[in-house]
Amino acid sequence: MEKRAVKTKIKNEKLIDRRRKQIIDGAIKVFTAKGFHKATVREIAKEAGLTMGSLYNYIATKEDIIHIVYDYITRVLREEMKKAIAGIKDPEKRLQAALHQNLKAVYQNQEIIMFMYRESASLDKESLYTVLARETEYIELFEGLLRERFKGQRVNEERLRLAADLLPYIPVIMTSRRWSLKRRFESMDNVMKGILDFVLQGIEFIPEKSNTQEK
Amino acid sequence: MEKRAVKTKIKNEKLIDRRRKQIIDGAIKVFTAKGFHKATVREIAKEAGLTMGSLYNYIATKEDIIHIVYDYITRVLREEMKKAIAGIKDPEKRLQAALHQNLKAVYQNQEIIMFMYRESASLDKESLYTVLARETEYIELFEGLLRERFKGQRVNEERLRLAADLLPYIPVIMTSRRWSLKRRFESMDNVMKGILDFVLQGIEFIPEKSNTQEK
Amino acid sequence: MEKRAVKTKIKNEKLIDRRRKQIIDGAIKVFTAKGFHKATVREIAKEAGLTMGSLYNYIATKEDIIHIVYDYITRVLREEMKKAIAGIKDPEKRLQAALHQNLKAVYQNQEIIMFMYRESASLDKESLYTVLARETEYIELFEGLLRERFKGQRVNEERLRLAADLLPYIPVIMTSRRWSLKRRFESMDNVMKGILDFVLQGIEFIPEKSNTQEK
Amino acid sequence: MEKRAVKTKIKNEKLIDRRRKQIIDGAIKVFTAKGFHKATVREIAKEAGLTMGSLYNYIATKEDIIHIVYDYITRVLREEMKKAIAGIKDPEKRLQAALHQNLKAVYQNQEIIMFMYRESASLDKESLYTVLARETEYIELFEGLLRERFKGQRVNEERLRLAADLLPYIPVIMTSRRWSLKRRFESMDNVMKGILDFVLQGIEFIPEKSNTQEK
DNA sequence: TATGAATGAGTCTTCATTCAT
DNA sequence: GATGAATGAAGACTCATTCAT
Repeated sequence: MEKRAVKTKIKNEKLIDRRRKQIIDGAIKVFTAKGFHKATVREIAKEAGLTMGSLYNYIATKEDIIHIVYDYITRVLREEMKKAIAGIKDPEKRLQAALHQNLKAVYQNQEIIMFMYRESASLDKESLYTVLARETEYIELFEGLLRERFKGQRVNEERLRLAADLLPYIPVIMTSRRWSLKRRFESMDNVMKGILDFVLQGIEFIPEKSNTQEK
Repeated sequence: MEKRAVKTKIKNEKLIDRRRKQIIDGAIKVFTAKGFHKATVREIAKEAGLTMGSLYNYIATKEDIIHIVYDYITRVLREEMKKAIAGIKDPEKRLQAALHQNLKAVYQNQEIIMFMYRESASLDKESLYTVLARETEYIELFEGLLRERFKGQRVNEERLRLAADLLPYIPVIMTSRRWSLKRRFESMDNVMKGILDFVLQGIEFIPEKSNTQEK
Repeated sequence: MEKRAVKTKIKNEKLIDRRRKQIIDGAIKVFTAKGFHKATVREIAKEAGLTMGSLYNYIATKEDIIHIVYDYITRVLREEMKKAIAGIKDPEKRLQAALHQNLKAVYQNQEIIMFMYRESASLDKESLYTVLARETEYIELFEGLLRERFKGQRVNEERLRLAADLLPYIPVIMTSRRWSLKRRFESMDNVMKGILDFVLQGIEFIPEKSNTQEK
Repeated sequence: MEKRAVKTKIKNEKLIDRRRKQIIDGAIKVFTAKGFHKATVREIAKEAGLTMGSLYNYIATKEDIIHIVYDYITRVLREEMKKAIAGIKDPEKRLQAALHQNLKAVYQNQEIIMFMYRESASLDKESLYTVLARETEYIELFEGLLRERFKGQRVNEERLRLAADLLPYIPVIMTSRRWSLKRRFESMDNVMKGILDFVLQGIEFIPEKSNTQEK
């Protein structure tokens, strides 16, 4: 919860926001290309359109940069998700919209999301804490959506929760397998549709079967 | 295809094998704890019970070490998978055995597997090529198992292939969500059983539905 | 001799004086706490209640700050000394008053005086010259006091001068040994009295002994 | 007491000793010329006849260098003092020998001793602790010598201890006033003799005067 | 073959000083 | 006169790799 503060030597808030955006953009470019460790602060500064010294007026350590990036991306993803399901009432459609938004977000931000998975080990404890909290929030959103979706049916509670944990991450697999998938599918849209279908089929293991057995 | 050769200054093959095993064990220890970049060659040498100079008689660069580790792990996983499904004839049981073996392998080697996912970017091109080839082989194994499982039914070819791509990776999610899952489930065995059920339910989207709709 | 001038961009003399006092106060705070090199101009500015830019309207370099501080402290010490012996006629009492004032000044300004001893190497040549000149003046004051004190007796000239050189500095030892002394003495006042006695005894080596031996 | 250990990456003890001596010599040269903060590690390495990297095989931080230097000098001074008074039985001669050795040591190591006084603030806590302990030991040596010297007489205990604290430091004043003293004295030997006389006169304040008053 | 000391290029970080507003 | 953001040169420290013994 405790939002890890990045110390800055600058007072002008507007300027901080502007520079921070530059830093985020530059950092994403360099980080996705080379990863956190191989990226040099110099390169990030350059890509951000700042000098070394200037960059360090807005951060204290290299770790701050990765923190800022994580903070930004997770916030954006969360906001887009909120927008995507806003106003949808039907539980089934609501879940589908969320799954679709998740797929889309993962697909459109492949590189940065892969980067985030890879480099979470490079986060300091506090940052990791913040990120994990946001992840949990995300999972809980899906848990809620699933619960509404199966409202009225008897559900296996453990399975519902497991599904909530799995759902948001399955699209990430698409990212690491994209080269293979691209060759086999007509379009990435089809891949996404396929994943959606797979997932929707999968969650059917949640309701307790009354007298008929699955399998 | 060309298996990236690690150049060594040593002739005695037996010695090479022994030393390489030492290197692998030491490297896994250090790599899983700190990641590739933060691990120093010095530390790996020490953990391997070798001196700096001696280690460099068996490798040429730090990258060689990660290559050797990847090579070793992927080979071991493949062999264990082969053993796990050997002799099973019934296609359904064969698929389940493979899924179960995959879950078990991921669970038992969590740290090293997480490391492999994270650090694949640290592999040089040739190594990456080798690893990807082995991954493809793994996927194709699952593709074959699925094909046998649905033999006789009309299958949606694209979906079958997609499922083959997804199945081996879904257990990895368990690894990154283990802290959350541990709290919610009685035991990790239950988690694994849950994932298996989810997956088995999911692949039911593969057969083309003739006239009846699911839901 | 040439009093090293600190260049300023400001015309208003009254303002210069006010700002300079702020700078001195801020600098002493920071310098005594961290020494010259570890003190940053930023920090001094802040402690002085000025902005970076404003501070640099009154100094040209960081060295200027230390110069201003030295100049201020030595001037204050000199003035207090003058006041302390003003009006005292009896040579013996006059010397004692000076020694006492010196002890008191050293004790009350321990930190800044220690700082001045430590960091004299950080002064630029001109500043050092000024400081040394003022020190010489101080020494000569003691030389004069001693000469009056022993007026009428045959004195060993070299010893008299040596004593003049030693006397003002002996109290400084108290400063570097204060932790030890505190433990052993009832009060710092007693320490000071002890030092005074020691010194008064010591200077008895100045008069040439005619035929009688001491001890 | 706890002797602060300087971590080294080197195993060969003889080599460590040799290199450490090089480092000490190089560091003293650079430190005395520029002080701790203005001295660069690169320069010290060069003066020590080592490369940057090599130097850092024998130390972990720049602070280690100053620690090593302090450790070395204080040890040498202590050993020379021991030698200087070894075998002397007569308490008065013993004290004089100690005072003389102290004067000589301070004079011959002026620069490094001035450096040590100035830069003790640059020592980390542990090092400072070690140094202070050694200083205390030195003081206690003088306390012992004084006690023997006045054996049989009724002494003012506080004064004796104060004298022990002052004696070893008075010669240091000579160092900071050497330019002035040089001009006034025939030779530095004379200065030293003068200081000795002053001190010997001064300590006569230690014995309690029975019925005769001093002064 | 084994050893481990030496090397130096490369990195993060700091901070005195400047200057446009 | 005041402000504070920008600058970049400089410094401490790391570590993969080499090589003489």
